[in-house]
Amino acid sequence: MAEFETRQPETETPDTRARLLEAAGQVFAEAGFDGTSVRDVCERAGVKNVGAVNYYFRSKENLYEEALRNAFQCPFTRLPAPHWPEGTPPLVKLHDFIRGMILHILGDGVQPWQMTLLMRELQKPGPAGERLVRDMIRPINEILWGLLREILPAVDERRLHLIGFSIVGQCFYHRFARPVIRLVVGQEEHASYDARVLAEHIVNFSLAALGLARLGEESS
Amino acid sequence: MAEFETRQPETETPDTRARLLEAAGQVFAEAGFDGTSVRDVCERAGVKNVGAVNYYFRSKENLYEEALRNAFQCPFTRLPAPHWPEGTPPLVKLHDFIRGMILHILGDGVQPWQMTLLMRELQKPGPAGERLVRDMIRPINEILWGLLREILPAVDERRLHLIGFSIVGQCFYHRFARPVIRLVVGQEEHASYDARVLAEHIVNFSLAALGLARLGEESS
DNA sequence: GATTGATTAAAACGTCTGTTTCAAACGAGT
DNA sequence: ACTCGTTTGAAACAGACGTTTTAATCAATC
Repeated sequence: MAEFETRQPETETPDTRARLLEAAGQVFAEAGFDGTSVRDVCERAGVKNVGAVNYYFRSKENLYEEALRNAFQCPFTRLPAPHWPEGTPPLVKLHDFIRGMILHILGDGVQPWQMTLLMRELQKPGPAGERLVRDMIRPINEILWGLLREILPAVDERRLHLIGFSIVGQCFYHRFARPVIRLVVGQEEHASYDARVLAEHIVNFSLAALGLARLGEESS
Repeated sequence: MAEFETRQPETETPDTRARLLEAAGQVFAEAGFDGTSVRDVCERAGVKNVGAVNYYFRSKENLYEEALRNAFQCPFTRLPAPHWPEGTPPLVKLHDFIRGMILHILGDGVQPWQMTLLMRELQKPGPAGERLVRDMIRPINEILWGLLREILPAVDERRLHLIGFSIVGQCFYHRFARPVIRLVVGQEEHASYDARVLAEHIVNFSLAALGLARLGEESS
């Protein structure tokens, strides 16, 4: 008497390959490459077969690279290239840019594990990470440099780059040093560091540094 | 015929325990906890006996914690708590502080693997990392907040903290995102980012943000 | 219904892991 | 010279690892 097995539709089940890819991203983000076993990935993906990883991807290493690529080809993950109407004051553009970046980094537009995965890879970029930098990180920096060039035409490129890193650095610090910050100011105060609050502060701080505003002014 | 073995004095050989501790710090920094095997550590330490790790330290986990503690009790590793003569203008103190911090983080005062180990641990601090934050990172922040409080007595504590993070963030970004920066501006320009140059820039940027100087001014 | 190719399940593969064990070697004290 | 506690060397342990292999299952073809 054969059992009447209907495929259980637990929560929509795409094909195995896609589930492995998604699970790999999450698990790799949590535990790192070395801290993750292919069995962990399979379990998270709900795949009984441990050999599936080597069937769909050639190796664990390859799975990692594909998972990385998959996590950041998603349009929600890329910082949206802003397009301002003609004649927008560069100061407004800079304001929008900074605000957009930190909201993207700290906000809830991106799955948290995706950013963790990114941070992990950027610490010691492999081949996949280098491609990520050229296709995603560098263009962002170049947009910023373009804006700064409009605002500060007299400043040479090298110093422009340093100013850009000072702005980006403030944003990324709140992501990569999040556990430290929480320990330093206490959990309660850290909970009040909303992405919008931080955005406002960093915009103010940076514009003041460029002599375009006073620290403490409310900006738009 | 027994060989006449004189203990080779390769480069001064302290006791096994100390050599394991030092080697562990380096290897853990390079490959992370999961990427490091106790055999790797023993090899680096020049210890034939794989069981030595479990003999001197109870486990690999324990070795990691002790290596972490060992790496940062070294006085060269701690940021020297600055002591200024009475009546030093707070602006000068702030300048010294920022310059001291970035020289400490990026300069050659600390073994590079020690900073790498610190960065790795701070990303997801374990119990040892939390202690590190309270004993080392938080006091540094509190010194900075003290200076800022002197300079900006009207600003409330929360905003003071944010200003502090903006300053510290600029410094740490150049350490933790070093590979990214190298890829973004090219190897040649990145090679010109001397610690003293970066210090000067960050001091200028931050003081300008606080309205205490103009960006582009040479400071002392 | 048989045949084919793609997918799954399950077991087995060496190899490497952290840890334990046991005996040999050592150094100081009597 | 003998003994003791400490340190080493070398082997062995069970378990986890990435990967391969074999057979079973499935869906679609003719």
